[in-house]
Amino acid sequence: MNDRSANPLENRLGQYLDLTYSERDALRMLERHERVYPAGTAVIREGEPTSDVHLVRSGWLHGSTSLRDGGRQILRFYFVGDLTTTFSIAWGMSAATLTAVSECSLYHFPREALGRLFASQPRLGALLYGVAASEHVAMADRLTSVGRTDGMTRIATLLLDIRSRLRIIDGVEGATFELPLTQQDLGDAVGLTKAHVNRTLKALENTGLVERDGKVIRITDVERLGKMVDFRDRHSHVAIDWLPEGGK
Amino acid sequence: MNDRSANPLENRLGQYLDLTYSERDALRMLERHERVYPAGTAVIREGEPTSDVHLVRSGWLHGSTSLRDGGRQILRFYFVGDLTTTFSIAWGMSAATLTAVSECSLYHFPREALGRLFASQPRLGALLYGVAASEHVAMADRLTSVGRTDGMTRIATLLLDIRSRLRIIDGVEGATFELPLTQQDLGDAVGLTKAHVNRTLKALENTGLVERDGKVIRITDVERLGKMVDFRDRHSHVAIDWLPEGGK
DNA sequence: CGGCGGTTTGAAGACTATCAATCCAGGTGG
DNA sequence: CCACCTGGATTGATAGTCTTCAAACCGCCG
Repeated sequence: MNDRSANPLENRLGQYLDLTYSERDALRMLERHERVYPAGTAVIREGEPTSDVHLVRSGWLHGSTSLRDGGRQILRFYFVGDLTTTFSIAWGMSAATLTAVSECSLYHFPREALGRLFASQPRLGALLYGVAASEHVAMADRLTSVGRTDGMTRIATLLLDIRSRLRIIDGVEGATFELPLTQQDLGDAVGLTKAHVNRTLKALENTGLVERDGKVIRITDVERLGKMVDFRDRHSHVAIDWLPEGGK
Repeated sequence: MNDRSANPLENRLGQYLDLTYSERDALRMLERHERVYPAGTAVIREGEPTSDVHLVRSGWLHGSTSLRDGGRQILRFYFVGDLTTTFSIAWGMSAATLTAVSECSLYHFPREALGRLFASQPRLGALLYGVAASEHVAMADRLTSVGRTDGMTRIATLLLDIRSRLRIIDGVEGATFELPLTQQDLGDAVGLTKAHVNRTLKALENTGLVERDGKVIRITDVERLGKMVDFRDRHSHVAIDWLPEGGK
């Protein structure tokens, strides 16, 4: 159990502050029941009853909703250390479909366990609240991107965002990463047709700022691309100065 | 202080569960410093340093970000009992501009006070987490609306959403309400031009499902309009079965 | 009675969607 | 080892929706 990857939440939260022993113990209570999902599998479907929360141990997923007309909107992506609380904690059912993008390993636990965490480790509860807020803002950014910018900006922003999260989590230092998404998926994430996603990717390549080789993406000049689309990284920092004291 | 409107957060959270005395006391600690903002005023601007959280006592506000090209995206609306934590708690500055739509009265308190609330009243911390999740899902709905539906659906969905929230908060039973937003504002909320918003509103009127008279909106047939645009109300319910016990 | 912010309306153009082929790479079965 | 299949990527032509730019219109206020 010293395997770093066995305690994704501990590792994640440990990036923000120094966890006490009892906090670490409490977090490990959530990391007991594991299950593996092959790439492409649906972990939960929209509307399905659940009282479980999932925690990503490894792999990539996305949450989506589908529309009556057959369309789909990908709402967000999940990476190592992410909790899927958002779409399941406030109702008796899931508000979104959770799909494994790559092969995933997930821990799952009943929401009551989260309630107990809030009670026994208030500082962690508050921290989770803060982390959720930063994710909320990240979604607000995407809303802005989809609502007020053109296709190229949307795609570029999405690529930068994904790269930024992978960098934090996998420690990918460069700007080359594998993108196991179809162009349809990309379109469903940023509100474009797969056909137009294709053209847009081409246009991006023509700027010289992005290169593609199959599923591998390379952002030639992250800074310049970031400036071009006014990208803001929301994941690198979470304020902790307001948290109460941690339990010993 | 028996004025119902003096304790908006207590009233809001009290809708979800029976608060204990100590919980009520704790919430009132947040409702001490009040300030009034005339309609149209900016409470905080994007990027401005803050360590304060605001709580709406009365009135309507919206949070927005502006783009380099002069555009603006309205991210969400705030009503009585709403906290503005999302855009300010995770950073030392505000991630959005907060603007009073109508005249507003806001309580404000340092985020540390929220930290203390998590510590002293874990059940409330957990509940706030749940409420934030429901708001997150509401934003996800808007993302879906903006990303995958046409103008008329977007506007109709926004009107239904606003009406639904006013109904819960002001107890507006009917489907007639005042909308103190310009068409530009509506457009900035759903990703359309003011010109197109105007045409879209006309089209909505032509369906007979919506009527307008100046700033007053009347949804003739809420159910039918809701079905037409596949609207889901996210605000009426929040699960509380997972919360820990409340402090006595 | 001008001034002003906001609403309406029109015409032209841009960006995207649609629809439909064609192309391609990886996986399958013979 | 190769023909065949299949999902995804590409590309082209055409149609829409929405934007842009402008001007006219309106209600309200000093």
